[in-house]
Amino acid sequence: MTPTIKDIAARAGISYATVSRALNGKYGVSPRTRERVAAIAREMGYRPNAIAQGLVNRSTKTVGLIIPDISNPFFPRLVLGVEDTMMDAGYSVFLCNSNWKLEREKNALLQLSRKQVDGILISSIAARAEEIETILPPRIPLVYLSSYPEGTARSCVSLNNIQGADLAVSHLLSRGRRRIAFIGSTQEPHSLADRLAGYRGALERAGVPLDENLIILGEFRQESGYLLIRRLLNRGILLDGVFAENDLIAMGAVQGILDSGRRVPADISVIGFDDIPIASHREIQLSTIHQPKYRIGRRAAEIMLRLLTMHGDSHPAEHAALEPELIVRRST
Amino acid sequence: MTPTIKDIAARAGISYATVSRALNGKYGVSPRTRERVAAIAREMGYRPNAIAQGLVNRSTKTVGLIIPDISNPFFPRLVLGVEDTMMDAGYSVFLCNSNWKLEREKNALLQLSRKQVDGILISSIAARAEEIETILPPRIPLVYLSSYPEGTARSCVSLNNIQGADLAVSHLLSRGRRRIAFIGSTQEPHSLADRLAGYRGALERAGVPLDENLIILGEFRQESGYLLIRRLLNRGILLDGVFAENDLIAMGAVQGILDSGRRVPADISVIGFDDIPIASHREIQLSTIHQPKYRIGRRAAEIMLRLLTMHGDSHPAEHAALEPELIVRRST
DNA sequence: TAAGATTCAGCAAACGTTTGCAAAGCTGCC
DNA sequence: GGCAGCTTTGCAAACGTTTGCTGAATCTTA
Repeated sequence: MTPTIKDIAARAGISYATVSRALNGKYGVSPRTRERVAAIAREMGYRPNAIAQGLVNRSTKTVGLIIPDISNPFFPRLVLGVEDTMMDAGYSVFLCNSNWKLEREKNALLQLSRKQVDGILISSIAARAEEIETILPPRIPLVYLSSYPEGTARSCVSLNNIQGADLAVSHLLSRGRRRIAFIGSTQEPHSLADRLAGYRGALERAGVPLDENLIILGEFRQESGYLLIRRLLNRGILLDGVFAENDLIAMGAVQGILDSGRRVPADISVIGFDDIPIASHREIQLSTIHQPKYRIGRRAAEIMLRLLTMHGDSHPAEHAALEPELIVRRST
Repeated sequence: MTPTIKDIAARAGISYATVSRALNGKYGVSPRTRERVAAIAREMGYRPNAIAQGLVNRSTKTVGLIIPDISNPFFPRLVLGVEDTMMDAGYSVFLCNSNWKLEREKNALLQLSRKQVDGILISSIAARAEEIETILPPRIPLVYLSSYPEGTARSCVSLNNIQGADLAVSHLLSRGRRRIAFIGSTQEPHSLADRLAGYRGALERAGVPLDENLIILGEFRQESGYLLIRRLLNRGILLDGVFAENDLIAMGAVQGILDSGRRVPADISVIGFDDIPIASHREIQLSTIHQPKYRIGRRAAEIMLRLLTMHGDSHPAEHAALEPELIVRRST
């Protein structure tokens, strides 16, 4: 068995209460015993049992992080931003993938709350806040990052999606494009709504009529973008620009356009969203809206840490909306 | 406060021992009370406290997973394979990034053992087994995946790296290449050694003399591949093939070659290793050695589960070496 | 040297569970 | 009616910590 505090106490011939105090630098232990305890602990290879500590301290020094899919290139940097920040503050991170399923998201929430995590960061696909917030006791800090449901009073860190979409569409318009398709996904209802709003807004402002036929929805995958654009083109629908809800879809769309014998950007300009690593690759060069993924993660973690330290006191929700940035590359 | 087992007991007017037994489906509770308890628990929104359970059961139903860097495209699928499998078996996963630093890897090991995880899966960058296995109490199940240190007696799941490298180099040889550079990284000593061994072996078997000038080492990043190949070419060293230790390096090398005015594959063929998602992209089309990343993760998790269930009994180490697969694309 | 102040250490309860053991209640049989 | 045998329940210890309270020992000061 791994040595416990009691083993140390026995060896030192003192009570285990004193050992605990000595190890934790608490007041009321003579330097002599303190030193002796430290030496014995080191010698025995003592490791505090975080589970026992968690039970009595009612804090596990752990937070949960729920994202849809770690193999989607958008998320790894986000996760890293969270992990680095939390780790520096002495916290560990439980990672959970919901696989874009609300059911799994809820389940992860449940598991995490049973595991007594001190807080939860979530990139939620839920449409309404109640869907997920009713699962959690209200005292547990919750921070949304990158994607959040409608009607929440909790803290959020996200990109200004409306503005980002506006930026993207305005860019296409400035390139003389007038028939701009929107290819999105139903997987994240809230970010879809915002990006669609930005799309509509930019068109309206420019006085370009909206054609509902140009709005099509699928999934956040490259294949989805490919299929949807081909279907659109096959139906003989005219277009000269594409705004995709994310880069994966955009890349698929580019392939679909090329395969249909048209040129990018000469015939059809394409712009994505997220600026995932591949987008900047020499052979891809996709225009897009940059999301500072690592910074979003870091920022969310910082808010979480603040919530965690002022435990109990009122939780003034913080809503950080980071600025999107237009990245112009070859595809427009 | 969230309700505990005692609250339920008080409400039901019975002892909390009975509540525990009722909730866990243990023998010795009448159907009537069992039902009553379940109803009250549901009504009060009771959630078992996993920390308290962990303390008494001496099992947290949690495993740790340590990888170098989740933002490296090789790892996400691996992580997913582990997580899906463990989750199906009722376990949670602690993810830790070591950032390619042995120090952080050791620290993660320490944290995880303090957190009383039931087992640890690790893609280790350590060169020698002692470096990491001395940190852990021997009873805790440990499974290496994808990369493991020299001299371990624990279970491993990995690709047969020697064979994979041999496959890659033999492929280049079959394309008539004779001056084949090896571009690797010192970040994972063991996989480097194996892939280098495969490289040497294939050359030797073909009777092609080995030129040590053609072996260069950097990091697992695209920029590294770019810089190294350019330096090589600038030094006027002749080559007609490149075997890169991974796809990122290979992609950088391709860029470097193109930028130096040479053609790929006409002048220089390039092959990578891993088959990360981008490699198959239409505009990239990198030849490579495929690693079944999800399957490696799944397999490692399965071994872990076996180790976990036969707790205490002897741990016969299982060494699974998956078969590499040559993927020929445009770059060769 | 006596009294008070201060330092150091120990006892025991608590955190929320599980579980071995014992007691109580019930059934049925002679 | 008594008793064996079974079912159902409760008591209390245990898991490894932290910490409030109390008491003993030492130190200070007049």
